[in-house]
Amino acid sequence: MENKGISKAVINRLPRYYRYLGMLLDQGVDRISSGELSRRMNLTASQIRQDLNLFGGFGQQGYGYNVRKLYDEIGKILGLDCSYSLVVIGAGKLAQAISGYFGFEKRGFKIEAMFDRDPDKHKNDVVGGIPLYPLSDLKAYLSEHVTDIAVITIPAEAAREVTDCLVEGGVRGIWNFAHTDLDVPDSVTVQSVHLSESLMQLSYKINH
Amino acid sequence: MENKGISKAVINRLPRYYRYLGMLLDQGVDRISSGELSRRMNLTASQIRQDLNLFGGFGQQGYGYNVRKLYDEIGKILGLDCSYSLVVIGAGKLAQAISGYFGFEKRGFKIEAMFDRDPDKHKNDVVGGIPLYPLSDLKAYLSEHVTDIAVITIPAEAAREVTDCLVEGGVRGIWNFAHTDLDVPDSVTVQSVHLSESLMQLSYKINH
DNA sequence: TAGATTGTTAATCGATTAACAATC
DNA sequence: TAGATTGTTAATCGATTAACAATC
Repeated sequence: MENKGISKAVINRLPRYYRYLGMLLDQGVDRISSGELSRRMNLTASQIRQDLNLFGGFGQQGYGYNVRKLYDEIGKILGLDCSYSLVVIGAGKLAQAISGYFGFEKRGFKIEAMFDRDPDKHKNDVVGGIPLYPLSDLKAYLSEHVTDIAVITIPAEAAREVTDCLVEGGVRGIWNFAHTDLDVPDSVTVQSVHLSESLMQLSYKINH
Repeated sequence: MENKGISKAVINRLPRYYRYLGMLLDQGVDRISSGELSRRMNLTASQIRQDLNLFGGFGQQGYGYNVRKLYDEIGKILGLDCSYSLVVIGAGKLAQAISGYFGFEKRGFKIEAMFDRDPDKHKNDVVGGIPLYPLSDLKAYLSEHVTDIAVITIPAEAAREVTDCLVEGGVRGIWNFAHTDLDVPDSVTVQSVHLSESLMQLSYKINH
């Protein structure tokens, strides 16, 4: 849980380091230098050394970094050594895509329940055996089940409405796919995935 | 198509400006000052003025900015005054979520076709009347239909394999949801949405 | 040891914020 | 005109890159 003033820019790169180190492990590579990693990841070696050093000396002069050690350590920093209980708000295709993706559960993100305004409509679509409840039961559910993360996949206005209930219910983080910003106290973290903004950025880049 | 050295940081903020200005329009607000906008968006007024000035003087001293004018102009800068033809690679839940979302079509992003390795398996799932073809037909399809953007929703390895075909087929941009980076020439833009990295960032922030 | 490569400081680059004259 | 607010320059802050001594 130590947070030695790690900058936002570094945090954003950590999952990518984690992915590349995982690939190296799969390939049976057990050590790597900042130079070699920089070539693979399209970063400067300098930046990699600067980044990795924030967490203490994982490297060894003249040798490089031990892939396994670094992978495990970054996993710990990212909190992947814990497990998390999740609820998904909404039961549409996006909600199903997320809850049906096995990779999250593998990393400790366990989806325990889905909530939808009109659960009957979707009953037969729900995949993976996750129970689907009416949204009106959310408050009661959260009071009985400690929940770390809520995934919001419903439209903007409904998302803003459900946020207070989630905050009061004690969730620590909200993974927000709605096209809106959410107002939460400092104790709750919002991580937004704004798909339409991403697509607009692509369209900008295509044209310039 | 002018690109007056607008920084990456500004481009990333543009869609958010666009969203807020759209909301203001809906609320019937026809002018706004950088100060008022900064309060709503949680930015500094200084940054807003700096950003908006890159595109020429939309503001007026003592008055502020005309919401409609600014909205339209940012839309143009983002390329939302054009329309784009898209194909979606993959036909799983994520592909269906994207192709079923009407907001993209409204902004000029028209999904023309979906491709999947085994289209029979999904035939009944496909929503919105978008034709689904076998992936083996992709090359032929692209040679007959000018396609601006490909959306990749298949696993990492398959994504890397299909990329060359997309590049040769002349797509200008790839919206990539696979958990991998993609190798493309400079003429093609890749915009990645790495969902698992986003979730890891959330888990980091929850713990620190 | 000699070669390789890190850890770390200093230099550069870029982005944000502050300040205020220009002007509507 | 007086008040408000931009446009724009200068100051600050933060992030990246370069350089090299330390050391395995």
